[in-house]
Amino acid sequence: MSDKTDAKASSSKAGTGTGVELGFTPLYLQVRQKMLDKIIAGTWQPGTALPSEQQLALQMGVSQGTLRKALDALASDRVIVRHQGRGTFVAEHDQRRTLFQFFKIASDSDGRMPPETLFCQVAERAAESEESQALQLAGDKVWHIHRHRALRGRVLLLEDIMVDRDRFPALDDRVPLPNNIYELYERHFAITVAHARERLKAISANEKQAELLGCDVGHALLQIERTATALNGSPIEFRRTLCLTDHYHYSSDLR
Amino acid sequence: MSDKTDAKASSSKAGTGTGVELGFTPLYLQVRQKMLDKIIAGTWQPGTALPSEQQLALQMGVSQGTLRKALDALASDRVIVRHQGRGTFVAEHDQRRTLFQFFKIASDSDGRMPPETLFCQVAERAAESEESQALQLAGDKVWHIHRHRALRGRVLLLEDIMVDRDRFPALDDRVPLPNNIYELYERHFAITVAHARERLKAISANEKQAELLGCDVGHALLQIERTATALNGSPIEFRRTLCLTDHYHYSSDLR
DNA sequence: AAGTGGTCTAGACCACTTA
DNA sequence: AAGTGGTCTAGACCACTTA
Repeated sequence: MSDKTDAKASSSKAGTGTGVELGFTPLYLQVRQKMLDKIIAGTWQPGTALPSEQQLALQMGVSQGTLRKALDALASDRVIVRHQGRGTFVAEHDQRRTLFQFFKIASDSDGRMPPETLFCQVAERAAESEESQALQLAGDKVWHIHRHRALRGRVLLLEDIMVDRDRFPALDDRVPLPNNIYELYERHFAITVAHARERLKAISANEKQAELLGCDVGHALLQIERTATALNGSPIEFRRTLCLTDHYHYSSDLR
Repeated sequence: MSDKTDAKASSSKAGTGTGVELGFTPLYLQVRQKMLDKIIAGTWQPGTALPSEQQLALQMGVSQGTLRKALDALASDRVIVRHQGRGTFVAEHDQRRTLFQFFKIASDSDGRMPPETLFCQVAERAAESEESQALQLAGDKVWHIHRHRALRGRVLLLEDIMVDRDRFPALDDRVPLPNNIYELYERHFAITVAHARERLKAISANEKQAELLGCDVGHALLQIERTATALNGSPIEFRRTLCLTDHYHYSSDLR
């Protein structure tokens, strides 16, 4: 490769890459970034296999050990999935992954199950300032997706999902939206949600919410605000979910 | 070392260790377990430095690379902390770590701050069945710690903490408890909390809770139930926290 | 049998901290 | 200057999957 370099040179090379001399970027992180760029650009599509470690090491001009450290980092971020004996694959938002990684509601007695959509509406509207800030909008329009979601046939979740209209052209042509909306982002808009930050509060149901959820006005609800970000760290989605948690709970692991 | 072994032998050796032939335990995981055992046993105390990688590799009879993989695993579980140029240390529950790892409440406007204890009561009582199950109690008694905790001088958190009486002898002699209770577990009872699972719900304040928190009866509160476990995976603490989230929220990262 | 990722080694050199 | 953890290499062999 033309950009092959030895370990000693990698330090200054990393510095010139950004134009800022911020100490030192190890070779394996440079390799990680190169591979991540290919995934972001779509050169390597979700679900497809990467070249073998031997081939990648040759392509990148590094040892297998260094290449593996780069793959280790991507795997720990769940950007890729490795299977001994089979190969390394770009991660995709299949039902299982989304269910466990991004859906944290479980029954008090029966564990987790996937929710089903009973109502879905997509509309274009001007962004509110909170949304504009969370999504770092260039324009001023968002898609507003409103869904009623049920567990065991009972509506327990009210979702309001806001995304940048300009990043999701003709989203309204995709109605009815698939149950797993992150799969839609990935397949039709080439945007992969990498992680999310959620803020939880307890609030009281207003009249409309009480009617939709079949509870009393003033009933305690769990409000979950989520900002979801893409592989490159840019915010993709702002979401507010209200959940009736009488027989369900939100599960969080602290490690 | 007398138990030095080469890579080829490690597979069958791992099998005989447990008496069950469950495939294969790599050498670095065996080394990881050995070091974890020393930390659990207190041979290596929280806050102290481990021997250098070179020395450890010699002691364990493995290469530095394998030794580092074991340390990597312990570091990713936050059991140890490494500092380039200084050394490797057994993690301890200092204020900072507990604040960020186990305290997830933050102000809507000003980020996180440590809570202060305004009231604390310790009592011994019979365990309820839910507690007995969560803590896998051998006996039937628990310590019940009740605390009122404030942020910016205002009581926002009501905590009920239950621990096995037999694992915390004479806990009531430690009153007043320190602000950081996991530091107490670690220093005086040699129990390190490694991780926790939390279950969140929205509930309505009853009369007593409303009085303590200075809100109306029926006001929505965030209930957080936590089961905290030790380094060896055994449950240590069952805790129920009620939080007034009008100007605060619970923060959760999904990766 | 061939190909994949996973483990392990021995050694070199680098970045960082402390004295 | 000496000691620490961090990076990188080249090569060997192992566990697992697929054909």
